[in-house]
Amino acid sequence: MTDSVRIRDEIADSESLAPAVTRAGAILDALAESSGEAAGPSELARRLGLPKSSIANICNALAEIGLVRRIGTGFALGRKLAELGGAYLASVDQVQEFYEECRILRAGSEETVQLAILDGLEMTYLARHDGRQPVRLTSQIGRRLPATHTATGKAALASLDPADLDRRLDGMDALPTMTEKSIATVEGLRADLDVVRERGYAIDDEETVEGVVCFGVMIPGRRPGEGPYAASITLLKARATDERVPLLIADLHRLAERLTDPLRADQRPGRDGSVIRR
Amino acid sequence: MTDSVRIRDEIADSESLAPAVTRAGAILDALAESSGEAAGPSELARRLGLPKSSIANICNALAEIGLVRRIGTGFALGRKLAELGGAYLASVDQVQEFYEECRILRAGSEETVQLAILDGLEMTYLARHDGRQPVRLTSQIGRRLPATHTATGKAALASLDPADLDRRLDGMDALPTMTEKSIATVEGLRADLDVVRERGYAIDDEETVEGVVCFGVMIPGRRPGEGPYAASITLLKARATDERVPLLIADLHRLAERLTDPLRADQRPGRDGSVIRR
DNA sequence: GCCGATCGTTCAGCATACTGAACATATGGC
DNA sequence: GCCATATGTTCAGTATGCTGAACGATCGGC
Repeated sequence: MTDSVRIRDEIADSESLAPAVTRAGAILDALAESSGEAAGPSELARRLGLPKSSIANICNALAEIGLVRRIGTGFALGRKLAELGGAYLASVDQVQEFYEECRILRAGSEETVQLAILDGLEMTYLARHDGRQPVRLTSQIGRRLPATHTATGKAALASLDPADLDRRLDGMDALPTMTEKSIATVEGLRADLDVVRERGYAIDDEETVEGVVCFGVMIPGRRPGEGPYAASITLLKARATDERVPLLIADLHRLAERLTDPLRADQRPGRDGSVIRR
Repeated sequence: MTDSVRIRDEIADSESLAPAVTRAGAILDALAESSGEAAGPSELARRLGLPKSSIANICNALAEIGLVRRIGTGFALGRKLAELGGAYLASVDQVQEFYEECRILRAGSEETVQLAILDGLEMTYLARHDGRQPVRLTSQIGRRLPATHTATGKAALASLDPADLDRRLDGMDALPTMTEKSIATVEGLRADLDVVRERGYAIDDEETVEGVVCFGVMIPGRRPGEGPYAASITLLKARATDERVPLLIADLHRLAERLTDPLRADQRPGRDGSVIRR
């Protein structure tokens, strides 16, 4: 493991036994970055460092199954992605329960509540409850944000066992910042995670967007190896008053309790991991 | 054609120049159907009629790029689908504008409003505005419903030129019904589409769900070859009073007007199709 | 506790998907 | 209006991804 040999540099074409699929993934990523704009085979080949004709073959296959659509002579993301994305979200039990539970939160139902899952050092946002606040502070579903600066991310990271956390932070020195208040160093992050563990919830005080504060709690995964989830409440800093915040924190803890696997919560920990679902 | 030689029967592996990608699409579809439940290589191979080892190779490649996730020894849809699905929705201008416009509708903002796009004879639902009605009547984003029974679908179909409509209905004899009131024949559908064109909007009167009525209007696509969109308002039949419905219809027409491409709406039709976007 | 069935994984040989160059087409500049 | 550039598409040869059978692991049943 000390042997840090550089195998390849471009996309992870490396050792896949189905390189066309790996490359298709790279193409989808590239199209997602240039959001909305169509890209032709030549441009994609240039960006990904792959042969032009291979790209064309894969894009045509992707177009046939609907994952991309043709815009004139180029390609853009296709509508089947919405279908499959919806199917994925529907398959995550927490998402369904999240929507139900959010509506019956005392104070939290008025605010913007979000559900996300940890993936590496990023959070993928899976669900959003829109409160009655007119301002749309939140990011769209499917968006990814750094776990190191978000309330959801810090709540999730704080729940990892130390070895796992070290593995994810391995090789990181400085953290890319989003605002002036963003934690910029790994040491600062570790110190904040200690506070999160003791406090029981995470705070993002204008670390992602200026003027906006978030509170986050961890929600454990239900299957082995499934990264922890987290829920957060987002509000304008002016609304985060001393009397309102405690109510929101209580709602978050209630939400986390309800979204924790009932089977796992009901039975005392210590039994074997055999859990029958559905 | 009397020669009934069976070339291939299972999935359309036929003539793709990137068969691994085509098969990956079939795998994703299969996983979407068995929603939530994980499926192993053997089961997928059986369902799709493809070699087991090929499936395993493709699944591992899909897992590496995050389109599927491993559940124990099996596979299920992965979280990158949520990311790409969100990116697709973000790339559709109508979706963004839909959310903004829905909130300022006079009567419609109270109800459930949906945006969908026509694809063959099905509608893919792209966006949903949740009104203040407590009942969640609507389908999730990304879900597909028959265009022949939904208000969105009939509004979209009615806007097609006759040749296009004939092509889509070619080979259909009886329509699969969803409720007792569903239109069951192609002739019945054609007659209803005539009414839709004259009336200016489509009605789904308990054709998809009993006790629920929908009104739909067509929204033209903005790029050549892009299937028509449609918007609908859904409500319990008891709420569809004689004084409320006209207000909702007016809101739908207003919405359609605002979601029609501004560039195309501003200039008189008749100019060439060269439209500069962004 | 043994056995039969089924599963996921491995591996070598062959068919075939990938590649690079050439073609045809569309575009912008002087 | 012409040329220079860049783009999407085609095609034959070859490297390589796909396949079927064998392996080892796991589960359920008489």
